[in-house]
This record gives sequence, structure tokens and C-alpha cells, in this order.
Amino acid sequence: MQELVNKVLNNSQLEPKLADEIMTIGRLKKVKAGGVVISPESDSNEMPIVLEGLLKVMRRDPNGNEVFLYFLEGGETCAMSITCCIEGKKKAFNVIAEEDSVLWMIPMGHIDSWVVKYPSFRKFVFDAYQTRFDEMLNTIDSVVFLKMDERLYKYLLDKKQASGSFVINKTHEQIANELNTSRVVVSRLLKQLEKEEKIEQHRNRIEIL
Amino acid sequence: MQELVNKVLNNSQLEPKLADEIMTIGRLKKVKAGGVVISPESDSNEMPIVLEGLLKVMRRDPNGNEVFLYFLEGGETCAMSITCCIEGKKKAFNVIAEEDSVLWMIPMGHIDSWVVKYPSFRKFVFDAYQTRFDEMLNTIDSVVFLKMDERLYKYLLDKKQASGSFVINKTHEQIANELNTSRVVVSRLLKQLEKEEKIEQHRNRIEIL
DNA sequence: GATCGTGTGTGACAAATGTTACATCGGACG
DNA sequence: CGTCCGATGTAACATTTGTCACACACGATC
Repeated sequence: MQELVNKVLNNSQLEPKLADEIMTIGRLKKVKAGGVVISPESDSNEMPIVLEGLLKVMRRDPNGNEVFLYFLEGGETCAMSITCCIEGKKKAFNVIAEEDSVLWMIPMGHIDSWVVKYPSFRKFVFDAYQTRFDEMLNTIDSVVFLKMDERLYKYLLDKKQASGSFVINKTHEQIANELNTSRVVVSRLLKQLEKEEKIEQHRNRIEIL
Repeated sequence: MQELVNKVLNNSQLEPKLADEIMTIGRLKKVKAGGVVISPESDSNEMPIVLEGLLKVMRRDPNGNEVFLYFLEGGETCAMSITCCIEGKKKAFNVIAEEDSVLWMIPMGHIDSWVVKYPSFRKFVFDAYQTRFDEMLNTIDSVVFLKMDERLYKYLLDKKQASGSFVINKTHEQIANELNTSRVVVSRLLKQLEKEEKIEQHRNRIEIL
């Protein structure tokens, strides 16, 4: 376990001293696929770093509609958690475990002092922001510039990329929720993608070709 | 002019010493309405703070389509510039003067050391990130959850809010570009809004009621 | 193997949005 | 005043997306 943390921290190029601190101060958290890591209701004051697995960040509107925003992969952290915690604001998003995942939770209290002390941590934080902005812009691109069929296909490819697997275990209904459309539409478009031989469909499972 | 800078910096609650530094190191820049402040091509290494006026941030896709993301008002800065400059990455957005504006341009070289030295600057930067994330989420909400008529009306209200004026001097074509739709659609929906007595239309000008 | 719940396929239709074409209007300018 | 150009209005139609209804398929369980 310690090795896992170390490995991730090393990959992030954090100074050994900082890695030590993070190691000492943080705590391990395991989440099963589908489990909630962060929700608007929870006011945890911890910043999660993904050690293993995959998280997904979703936006939910007041009427209960949802959209998928982006994934958080190994070594990444949730930039929005940082700002929210610092500002003490309510989170405006949900973070859900897309796969069984292992997280390292760091109490926010130390962020400020680490930013001051460790150049590598500043870089880590700014990198996180940069990446998240990119992902958000990417999401906006999909939603604004693409038609639903392209958006769906892009979603499948992203998921493949993030999970490292050609197989996607989701129902049409679940996918429809993440794209904020209806199940029927997803079925229709998936059928189309199948005809174009871009995917293969099975029950509860889609294979990217 | 110095007073203007000072006023804005004070409103941002920056320490006097930092305000001094910013004052000394920055430079004034004036942009006329419609002028480009940041574009993917420009690789300026400066972070703009809005002293007066209004900037708008637009996303452009490879095909030349655009969408409006959010406004930058007095006292605000472009968080994405910060990360981009730090990472030396190409900007993925355009910043355009929505009105004649006055900016204070700060070379990025100092950011890192200020983050270390000044708590108030850390707060300033994190605030900027927080606000931008909120704006982005807001944009995503509009685009994903709203129909075009609602989105258009929200756009008009946002613009009114940001400019502080009930009058919007834009053509239907310009609005269509910012919402990434067609002129005809905008005309249609604006007519509708007029019937609902939410707006009044004139040539090149819309009044919010 | 019969039953049941959930997931998927599909037709028919409705609503929203995009497109094309053309008419009209208003202001600028000669 | 007449001309011209860009801005707006509008009809007709195409495409995309959403909705409803229902059939069918698959796997689990008894």
C-alpha cells in the first residue's frame, strides 16, 4: 500500500520531503464502483488523489438532470475540490467511482502551506487546474459543436481511453444519463455505430472496434 | 491612471506591498471594443487584469465555429492565461474586448514568487480559478440543460448583468455566433421574446425589459 | 422449461433546431 | 431623393432529437 502511494507520488514528481508529508498526513480510502466520493451534500475537507481505479465527475442540475464532465485517472486530483474547500463553498458537482478505486485523501488544511513550501506542489496544483480546464473545454466542445452521434462515439472512445479497455459495461440507459439524452436515442445511435462497424453490442456491454 | 490601478487592487484586497509590485511591474493596455486581447496564436506571457471595461472569453473549434464562455469584469483576471503561461501551452481560447477596456498586464514571470510571498495573492489566484470553474459549469449548464430560447434569454440577462446596461448593441448575426447557432434561429426566438414582452427590438439594439 | 424483470429494437410521431430563399426595412451616402 | 447595403422578418422545408408505445431478447430464478 505504501508502495502504491509512493509510486503515484513519484510519478507526479513531488519532492521526497513532500511525498513523506503527504504519506504521513493522508489516509487511504477505498470506493467500490458506483460509490460516491464527493457530492454537493458532503462537505468533506479532503482532496482526493487517485491511486488506482477511475473516478468520473458529473454535473447535476436542480431538476436532477446530469451530464458527464470528465474522468479522473491515476495520479490525478480533483481541482475543483481544492478551490471549493479553500473557499468553503458548496460543491457543484458529483464525483463517482467509475471502477473500484483506491484514493489517498489529504486534509485541505495543509494545501496552503505546501503551496508555499514546495515548488513541485505548486506545479502539481497548477497542472491539475490546467488539465481540468482542458477537460472542461473538451466537454464544452463535444456538447456545443458535435451532434449526438459524434458525441456518443467520442464518449465511448474517451471511456475506452480512460479505462484502458475496449469493453464498456454499461446499459444504454446509463449512457443516456451521462449524455443527458434518452435511452431510445442512445439505442438508435448505437445501432447505427454497429452498422458502421465501429462497435459491437452485447447485453450490458459494448465493444469498441 | 495610477489611482485606477490602485482602486482595483485594493478591491481585490491585495497587500499594499504586493500592490506596489504589481504597479511597478505591470503595464497599461487599452483595447477598443472588438479588439483581441488573447488568441491561440498570440503567445504573450502576460496575465491581464481588467481595470475598466469588459472582456469576453470565447472558445473556437478547428472548423472556425465559436461559443461564448463567459465575461471578465473589472478586477477579474483570466485564470486560463495563468495556467497556460505557466505550462507554456498554447491557449485554447480567445479573449476579446466586449467594450472599450483598460487592462493591467502583468508578466507571468513573477507569479510563482508572488504565490509564495503573498497570502493575498494566493487567495486572488485561487479565487480566480474558482470563479472561472463556476462560469464554465454555468456555461455547460446552459448548453446542456437549456433549450435555445432559454439559453438565448439567459445570455441576454448575463450580458445585461455584466455590462450594467439594459441595452445590448448587437446584431442577430453576432448573437448567433456567440451561441453557435444560426441568425434565422436567433431572429425567430427574439421575436418570440418580444411577444412575451421580455425584450424590445430595434436595429442593432435590443432592450431588456 | 416457465416466469419475470430488465435491457434492447423499432415504428410512428412530436418538437426543436437548422437551412434556404426571398421580402422588407432602415440608415448611410452620394 | 434615390441607391445600396446590411439587418431583420418570415415561410417552407430538412434534419435532428425527443417521446410514446410496444415487441422481443436474455439471463436469473424457481
